[in-house]
Amino acid sequence: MQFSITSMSLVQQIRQAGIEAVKALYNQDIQPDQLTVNETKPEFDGDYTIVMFSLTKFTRQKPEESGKTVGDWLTGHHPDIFKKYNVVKGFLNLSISDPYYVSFLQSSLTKNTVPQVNGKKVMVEFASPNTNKPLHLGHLRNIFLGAAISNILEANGYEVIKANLVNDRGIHICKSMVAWLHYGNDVTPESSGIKGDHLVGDYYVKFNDVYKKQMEELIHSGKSKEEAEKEASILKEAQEMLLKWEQDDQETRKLWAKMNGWVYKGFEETYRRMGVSFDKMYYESETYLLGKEIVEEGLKKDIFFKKPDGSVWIDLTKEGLDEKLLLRADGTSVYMTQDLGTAQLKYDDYHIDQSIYVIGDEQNYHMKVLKLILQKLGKPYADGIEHLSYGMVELPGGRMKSREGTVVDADDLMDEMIQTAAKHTEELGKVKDFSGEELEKLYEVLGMGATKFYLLRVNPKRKMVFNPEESIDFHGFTGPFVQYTYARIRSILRKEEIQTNRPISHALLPLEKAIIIQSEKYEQALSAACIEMDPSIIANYAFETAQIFNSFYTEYSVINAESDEKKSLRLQLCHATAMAISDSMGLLGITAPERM
RNA sequence: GGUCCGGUAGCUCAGCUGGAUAGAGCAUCAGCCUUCUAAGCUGAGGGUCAUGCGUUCGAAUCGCAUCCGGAUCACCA
Repeated sequence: MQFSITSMSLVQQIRQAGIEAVKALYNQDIQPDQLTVNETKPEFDGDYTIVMFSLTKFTRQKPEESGKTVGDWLTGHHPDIFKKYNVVKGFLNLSISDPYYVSFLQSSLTKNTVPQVNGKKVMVEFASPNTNKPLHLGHLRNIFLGAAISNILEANGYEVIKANLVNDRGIHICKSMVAWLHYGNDVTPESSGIKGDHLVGDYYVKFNDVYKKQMEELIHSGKSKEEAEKEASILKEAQEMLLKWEQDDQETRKLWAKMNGWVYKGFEETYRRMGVSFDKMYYESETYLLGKEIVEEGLKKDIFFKKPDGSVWIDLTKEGLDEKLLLRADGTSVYMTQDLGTAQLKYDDYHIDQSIYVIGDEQNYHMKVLKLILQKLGKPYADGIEHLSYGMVELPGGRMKSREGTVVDADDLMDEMIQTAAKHTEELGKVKDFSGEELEKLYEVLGMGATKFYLLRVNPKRKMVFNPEESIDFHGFTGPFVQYTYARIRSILRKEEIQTNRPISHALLPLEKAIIIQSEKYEQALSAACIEMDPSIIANYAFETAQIFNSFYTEYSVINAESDEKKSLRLQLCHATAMAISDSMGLLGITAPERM
């Protein structure tokens, strides 16, 4: 059987050949997952290793013997792929032929990189901010994750709809509104020069200050803490305002629309700087009443039940969960009611095959229940619901606490990272010929690259520590390191023309081979990142690619290579690496600069 | 208490569909810029993979138990 170079990864091809060998030699049919193929450890001779231990039941030979037998067969029947082999204990170490590597490299350079569409439509919901305060570090992780996974899905052939469900109503925004009415003196973003989301956030803080003071006074006058919490007049005002809002009081609605408008303008500016955009905005003020029909439906189907007080529940004790409230006794919605409705709305709007929610892991239980309920209702979209759950971002001192003022503001952080990028760039002085505009652009690319990489390099489900000192380090496992590698390559490629198909007959050096193997692993990383919903796989891949290239770069010269042939080969290696880096960084929403 | 997630080098993290002597980055120490960008490279030290038992030719990886940390189990969102 001839292998098509573009359709299978090297490992897959080796595995396939191994299966063939077992069939031919032992007349046994084995499945791909029964054959372990690893990269050979550097201390042994070879490139890839087939582990023979698990095959003893098929070969009825000692691993060492069957290793030899299979090794002979492979080198005999596929001399184009397998150059030689050796067997150590039960490990069959295979050396891949250099021409085979070179053909891999050259075909990858001319390959068309447009993803093959798979016809599936997926919605990714992320960001989902409240409108009472500006975005913070936690939102950054959420948004970068959402944007990255959207890119990854697209690169895997999905049609992606990026959605943002804005929590624009509720008691929290009323708090900002009340405080602004009392203490704002009609201040606006324009009159104060303060970004809209920050201005509204300031009044949310003001509300809490006043609330706290009023509570203290009440406690001082003899009330209990619980009483004080409920009776503080400013809280009552906020509650009244929420009520008025729900009764569609025009004045309240006007103020609400005005202040939310400020916030949206501020958010848009932040999104723009992050380089993210959304295809669809949902607003809770428009969706919070949805879901009641679904509750009716569930009652009719006897999947939900009504308690004597009129409240509606679902019993999930058989599934090992609890009873879950779906509608209050007074007929008003709870969070879950809305989410049921929104899930339906998303499906009605786009007929999506999958719906991914980028939400923190504190809502794991909620998301599990949401999916389960929709499954029980037999909704066609239920199985497609996926929770991309991520852990909290903590500071070295522990969790961010607004009361202690340790919340890291998104805008501030991005500013700092960009300033740091500027500082480093100036110190190094490599781009002194850049115009002011070009410099601004570069600082932004580097600062944002550092920030995104720092937040995306960790497996999402893990909670992570944001160390401010570490994050502004641009060395090592960082975005700028990878970006720098790209700039180095581009510097070479600007100087030399590249021929993509020049025949290469000389033996590959280990580092040359390593580059080909690494660039060949891109597809694997891309698909793993999609399946696992984990952009950190891509970040790690990009870093390893850069690492390998830098070792090669210091060891060998490209432009002054030993021969024209080597020069040609190395230019191709540069090109392949540049593509792997810019593609993988692109998936993370990071630009790789031409120079830095 | 139930459920879920995590515990790998001083710190931050990879590795987890079982494979050879467990890897990076930071930090520490020692080297490398008259040659393609030193935001780089090379090397050294640093580990009871939380603990115990089990499955296996083989366990950081799988199973059970225990300990530690976190989240969640609201007529909150």
